[in-house]
Amino acid sequence: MDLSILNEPQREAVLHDSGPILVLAGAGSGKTRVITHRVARCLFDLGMRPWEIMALTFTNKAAREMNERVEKLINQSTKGLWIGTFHSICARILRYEGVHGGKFTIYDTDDQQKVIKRVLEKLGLADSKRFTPKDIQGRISGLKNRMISVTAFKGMMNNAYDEQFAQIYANYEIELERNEALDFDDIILRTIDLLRNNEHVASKYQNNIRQLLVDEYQDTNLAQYELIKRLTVVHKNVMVVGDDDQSIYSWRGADLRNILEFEKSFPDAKVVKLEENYRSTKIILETANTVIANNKHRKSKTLFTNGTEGELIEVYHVADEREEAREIVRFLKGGALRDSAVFYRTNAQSRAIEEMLRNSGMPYVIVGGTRFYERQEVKDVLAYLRVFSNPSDSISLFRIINVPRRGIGDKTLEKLRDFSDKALITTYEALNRLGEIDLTAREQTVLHGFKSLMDGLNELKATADPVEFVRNVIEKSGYLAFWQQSTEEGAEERLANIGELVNAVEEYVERSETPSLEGFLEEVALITDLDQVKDNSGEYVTLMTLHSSKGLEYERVCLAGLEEGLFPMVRNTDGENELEEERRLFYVGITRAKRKLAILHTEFRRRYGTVAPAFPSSFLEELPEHCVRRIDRAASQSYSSQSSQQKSFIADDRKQKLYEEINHVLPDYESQSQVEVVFRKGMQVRHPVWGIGQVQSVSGVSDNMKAEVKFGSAGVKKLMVKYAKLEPVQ
DNA sequence: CCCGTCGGTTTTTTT
DNA sequence: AACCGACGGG
Repeated sequence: MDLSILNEPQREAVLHDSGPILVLAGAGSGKTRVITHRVARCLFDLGMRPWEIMALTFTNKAAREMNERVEKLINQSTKGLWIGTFHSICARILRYEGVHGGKFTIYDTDDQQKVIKRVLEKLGLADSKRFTPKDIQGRISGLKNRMISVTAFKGMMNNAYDEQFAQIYANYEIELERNEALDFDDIILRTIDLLRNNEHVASKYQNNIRQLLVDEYQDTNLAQYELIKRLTVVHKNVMVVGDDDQSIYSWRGADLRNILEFEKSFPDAKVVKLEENYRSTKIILETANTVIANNKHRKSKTLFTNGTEGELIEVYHVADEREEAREIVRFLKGGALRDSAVFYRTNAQSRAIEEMLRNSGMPYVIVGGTRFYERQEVKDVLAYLRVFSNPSDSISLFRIINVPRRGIGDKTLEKLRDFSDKALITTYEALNRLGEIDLTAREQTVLHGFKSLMDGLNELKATADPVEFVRNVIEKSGYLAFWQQSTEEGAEERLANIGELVNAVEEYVERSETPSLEGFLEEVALITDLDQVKDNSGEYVTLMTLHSSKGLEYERVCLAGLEEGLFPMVRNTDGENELEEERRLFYVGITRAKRKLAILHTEFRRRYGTVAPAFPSSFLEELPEHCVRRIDRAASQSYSSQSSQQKSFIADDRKQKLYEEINHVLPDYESQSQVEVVFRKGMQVRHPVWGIGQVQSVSGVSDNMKAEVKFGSAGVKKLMVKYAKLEPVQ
């Protein structure tokens, strides 16, 4: 094998033939190259068979890319290699090993929340403000990430709230089981269970896998770590590749300790650092290094490049998001659109930029946002299909039982639900026993009508191919007609999306060797984006969130909205870890740029429907001054281009006036006295109880604004500005 | 049961 | 600003 294109550490990693290895791969240091060469080495030099090699990624895009690059390198088909996301590989194993008869449905967060809502209703907690489906879902997922089962959780409860939560958690699990559904976390957990409890199955996989490769190891959670550990107990050949500085998914359970403590958990592990960057200019790299050096929790690592010095980073200060967009357009005109990208912290920010791009006739694509498979009409059709694939899936059944309207109302559904709960049967089974339910004649008729519809289609499912079947479902159910007749705004787009879904089925059937409805549904459940297949070939600029930018690179990059409260966005009070994660996100953004980087921040930003004053991100102070050119295009004088700490209060005061003018409202007494006063770092304030203190930091906006104040008497306190009666001193 | 209206709430990131 | 759920009239 030819390893001459590799640098020394890369080669060292590729040639590490036995035992665990951690490859700490800085941004742009060629980690994919290492993975693909490792695969090639296993195949060609070590005589492994394709199915003895497994490569796990997080996103479908990464899996696809790895597939392509391996294919290119080994110059033969990747068939037989296990390359895929954690979730897709695990789902494949679970189906193959017959979990739920191989016919389980995968619930996304939306489905999960619906289950939780039902559970809350059942437990009479639906109105409790303390339990929102969203929070519960997040908490359950957090526990599952850490492999804490209901039983385990019960052992660590310490208050009444936890006890109620445990109830909800327990019922949630029961409900999923009843529906023969697995949530995302279950897919990993159940695979671990299989490896733990089924010796036969376990040894099959454990003996088979002679090389496991894990991409983006810094994003793994405890469950995924456990999975990796169990898959490799026999051969112990595991190569994990990652960059602790690019860990940006801790909110989803990613545990940095996995990478920081790799050597501890995998004894005799080798560690290789890839520190030569082949992507960016010296200036961009120095900036990135300087910024990330502010993080305490990291394995130290310094990127270097033999590339050119490059141009200074431009930091634009502009009036508002319209001006920001205008500036972005101007910047984009300086190069090829296909080589350019705009990143932002939140999807909502894309709107203003899109608008300006459209006005300027600049073609663009947006990655992410409301995903295709999460659209209402698409989910509706999928719900139909899911019921045919898994009749136990009552969440899907309830979704479509009265869509389009069939005269089946809430009352009727409640009776149906009660009956199935009492009889311990699925809702679908209950439809077969309508006679036993106390229903009015009308209710009988409509439910029976629905059942006949489903029965008829079910027969068709056995004979028709998936495409034919889907066409029939949307027609016979009346769903298509419903949107065709709809006068609702956006109906056309919905119809187009439904058509697009049929296309997707068609495409799937063509591509798949053994097409089935189930296969399609699984693919859809684990897919993130339909569109990311698009390459850099078209002449358009790409817009996306910083999170989705990880792993990509562009000649020219814009980072928009570098403002306190937006980026970094820190919501909890245990701010430090969160701030470090935001900084890593900033680091990811910076290191996407190959040649030119522009960073923007505004003076005012429209958020939550109103214009609010914005303040420069603390990250801007971390940029090395000699790498930066600051350009001030904001009219207001409240921001001198020096450090934000030196801003005068008077200026903020003027800014406040301007803000009020823009919003055309006079602040009422309360807001003037409490909320609207702008507190800044370093400011002296008076608190009615604790007296005089100094503001240490400020986070959040308007009603959510929090200040950390150091009082001589009481120490440091975190205060909600809205409630704490803070007054500026002098 | 259906539909429109009103009011309240939300906005981070994703497999 | 946009979306959702609760509520009440038809």
